[in-house]
Amino acid sequence: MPSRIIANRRLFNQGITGMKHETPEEVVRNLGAVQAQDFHQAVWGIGLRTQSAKISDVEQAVIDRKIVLTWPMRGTIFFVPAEDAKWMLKLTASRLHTNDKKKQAELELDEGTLHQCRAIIGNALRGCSPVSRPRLIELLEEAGISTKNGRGYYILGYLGRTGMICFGPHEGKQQSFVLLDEWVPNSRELSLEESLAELALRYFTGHGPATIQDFAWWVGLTLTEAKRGFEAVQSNFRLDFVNGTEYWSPVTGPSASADADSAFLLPGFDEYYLGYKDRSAIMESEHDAKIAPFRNGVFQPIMAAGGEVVGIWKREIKRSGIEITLSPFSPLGDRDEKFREAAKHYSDFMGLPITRIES
DNA sequence: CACACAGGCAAGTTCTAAAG
DNA sequence: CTTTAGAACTTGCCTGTGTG
Repeated sequence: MPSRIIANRRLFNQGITGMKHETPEEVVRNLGAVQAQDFHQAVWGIGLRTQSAKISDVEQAVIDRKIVLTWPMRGTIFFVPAEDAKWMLKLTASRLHTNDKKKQAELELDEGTLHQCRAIIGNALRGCSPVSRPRLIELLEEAGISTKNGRGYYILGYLGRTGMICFGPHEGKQQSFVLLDEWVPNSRELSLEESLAELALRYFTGHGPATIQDFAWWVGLTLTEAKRGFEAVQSNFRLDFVNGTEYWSPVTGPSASADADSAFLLPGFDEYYLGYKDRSAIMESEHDAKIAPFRNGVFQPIMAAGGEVVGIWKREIKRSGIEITLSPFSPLGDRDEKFREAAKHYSDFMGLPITRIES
C-alpha cells in the first residue's frame, strides 16, 4: 500500500523536492549512481533534481569528466561520479562473473579472443581520443573478430564492466568510448569493506527510506554483503517501521510530510522508481503492468503526485517542439494544472517549446 | 532532398525452480 | 534462507530503402 510518509521523504532525499542541487555531479553523487539505460531519459532525471540545469549542462558534465556513463551495479548502465567509477565497477563486477562465463561460452569468445579485443580497443582509444561505437565494431571486424549476434555489443560491455573502457561524450547521435584510466586519472581506491560502506552510505542518503533488500537489489549484492556495508554506516540513519517493514532514512531530513500537492513528470527508469526492489510504497501494485508490461523490460516515464505514481507519460521530440501525452491511471481533476507546470519545467530543460500537450 | 516506414538490434527486468 | 540458472517479453533507437 502506498505510504505518504515514505513517498515524501524519498522525494526529499532523492533531491526532487526541497533544496535542489546546483550541478549534475552533485545530483549523481547524492544518489550514488543514476540508472541510465536510456540516455535521453536519464539526463532529465538529473536535470529535474537541479535548480536550473539545462540538458546542455548535463552533457557538459560528461564532457568535463565530472560524471561518466558505465556498467556498474547490476551490469546495467548508470551515471556515476567520475572518480567513483573504478571502485564501483570493482565491487560489482565479480558478481557478474558467472554470467560472463556463460555468455562467453555461448558467443564462443575465449580468453585469446578477448585478449585480442582488449589490444585492438586499447590501441584505438589510447591518447584520450573518444572513438564511436560503429568505428570500434569496424576495427574488430577488420581484425577478423565477428561482432554479429550481439558479440560486438557484449565485448564492449565486458570491457566496460571490467573497468577498461567507459562511455565518452556523444558524437552527434553516436555513443563513443574512452579508456577509463586515461579519462579519469584521479580514481579513488577503496578496499572491499570501504566500498560496501561507502555505497551503503550513498544509497540510503539518496534513497531513504529504503530497506536492506532494496539496497542489496540495487547494487546487485548478496544480502549478507549489503548488511555488512550498511552496519558500518548505520549510525547515520534512523529506523522506522511502516506496515511492519524496516525502513532506514538519513537522520537529517524531513520528519513531517511535505507538499502533498506536488506533481512531477519523471523519466522512464528514474531512480525514484527503479531505485528500489519493492515499489509498493509509492504505487498501487495493480498498476505495475502499466509502467512495464509483464512488469519487466522497458519502464515508462511516470507521473508522480504527492509522491505517488498516478500515471505514465510520453514525449515526442519534433523539430518544432515537444509533444507530450499524459496518461493518468484515473482522472487528474485539479492536478492537471500542476502537471502542465511540470511539463513546462521539462520543456525549459530541453530548451524546446511544448507544441502539444494532452491528457 | 526531405520524410515516412520497416526491419534489425539492443537493454533490462521479474519470475520460477532448483541447488547450496 | 540465500544464491544460481534459465526463460520470457517488450519499447525505442538506428539504419537503409523507397516515395513524392
